[in-house]
Amino acid sequence: METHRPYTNILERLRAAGLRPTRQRIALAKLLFEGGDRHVSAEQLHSEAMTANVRVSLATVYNSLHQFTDAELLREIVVGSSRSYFDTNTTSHHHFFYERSGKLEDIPAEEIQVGRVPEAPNGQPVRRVDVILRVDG
Amino acid sequence: METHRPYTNILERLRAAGLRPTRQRIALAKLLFEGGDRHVSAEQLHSEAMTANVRVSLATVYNSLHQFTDAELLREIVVGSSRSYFDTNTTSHHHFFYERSGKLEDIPAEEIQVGRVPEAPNGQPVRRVDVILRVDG
DNA sequence: GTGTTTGCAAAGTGTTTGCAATTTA
DNA sequence: TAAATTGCAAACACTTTGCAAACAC
Repeated sequence: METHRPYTNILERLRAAGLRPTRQRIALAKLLFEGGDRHVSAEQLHSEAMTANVRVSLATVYNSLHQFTDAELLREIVVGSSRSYFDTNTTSHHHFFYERSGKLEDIPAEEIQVGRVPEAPNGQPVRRVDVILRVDG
Repeated sequence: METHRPYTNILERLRAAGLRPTRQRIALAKLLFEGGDRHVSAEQLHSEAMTANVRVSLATVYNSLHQFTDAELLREIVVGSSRSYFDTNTTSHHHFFYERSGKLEDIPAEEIQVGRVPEAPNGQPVRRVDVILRVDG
């Protein structure tokens, strides 16, 4: 039944992350988390907010995306040097990247078998294994 | 014995790529290809050139890196949104990325088992499989 | 009230571009 | 000498920052 309490969830998610549920953060979180798994850039999210008549500055969008990422509500994905994407799916999974269109697409972790990964030479743990399948179109 | 003809090799590599062996391209190619496997950014290569007393503009460094990449003498690696790296190892392999220092390190392809990868939904071939192991330090 | 958050505009960073001057073949 | 290449400085796209005003608790 949790699916029927999205608003409360968002407030709680923000508070649990130590972020005050301000008008801007609530609106951005709704746009991000009530639309299934998404890959958004800052500019994209900003214009979605504008379209939804949510007054929020681009600076605040950047701030919020980073705060959400620090709180592990989002994951930052880097595929090209021009733009950062933020992925609302924070579980382990991989990506197709379509170079021409710049679009990203999730690949469930089970669909790519990755064997044991080597240890970092300095002994530090591997924080994340990113697999990107690059496709032209 | 090919190891003893590095200069000739560079001229030939450039010509084979359809690139006129200009003073700048020869110097940059030497810096890139005579030092084993390397990961360099444009700024890095530019300052190496300055140190080596090679007069070359940053714009030309960028141009050359892209031309070399198009000619498959280099491979571009994107790990963070701030900077692009160019890898002199163009064979299939993977990378450690040390987030703090921004350093990259090669991982031979054999050290990570990647099973069959899924087909792109639009049927296009997967051009490249990038595996990045992210480590803090 | 007090500390946090926002918005603006300015500054920053890495990269690309336009074009005249230079170099290569 | 014709075409390719270079260097410069300006333009660019995206992102971050400083700080006063607005807001949350």
